[in-house]
Amino acid sequence: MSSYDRIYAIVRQIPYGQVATYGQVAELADLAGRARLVGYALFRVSPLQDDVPWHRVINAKGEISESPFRNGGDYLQRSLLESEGVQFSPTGKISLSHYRWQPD
DNA sequence: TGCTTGACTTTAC
DNA sequence: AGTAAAGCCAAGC
Repeated sequence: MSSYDRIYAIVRQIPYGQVATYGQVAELADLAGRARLVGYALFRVSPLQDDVPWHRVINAKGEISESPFRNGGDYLQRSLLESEGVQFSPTGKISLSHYRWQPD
């Protein structure tokens, strides 16, 4: 049981049509302050964990952080979110105050 | 074994 | 408002 497994568990709990920031996921996964690990963990393992909705995890700015080395799917993440009904601002930002996942 | 890099966050100017 | 620096942990070389 590594810390990463907790991250996947949290991400898997993000409901449809909602998003969460790296920092939030980190905190829920008992990894407060280690937001970087969340992003890194997803980058390393998400392709292997097809049951993890990694596209619902974004940065604190409400923007999508994509890596130039991602599988060519540059705007894939955005497309997936739009498919779930998430509205993007003209600048490509998401209204966190409205779509942010707020667990009880 | 040790340094560099990276899907980040927060505070400060 | 945009930019800068520090804190964090793991993987790659």
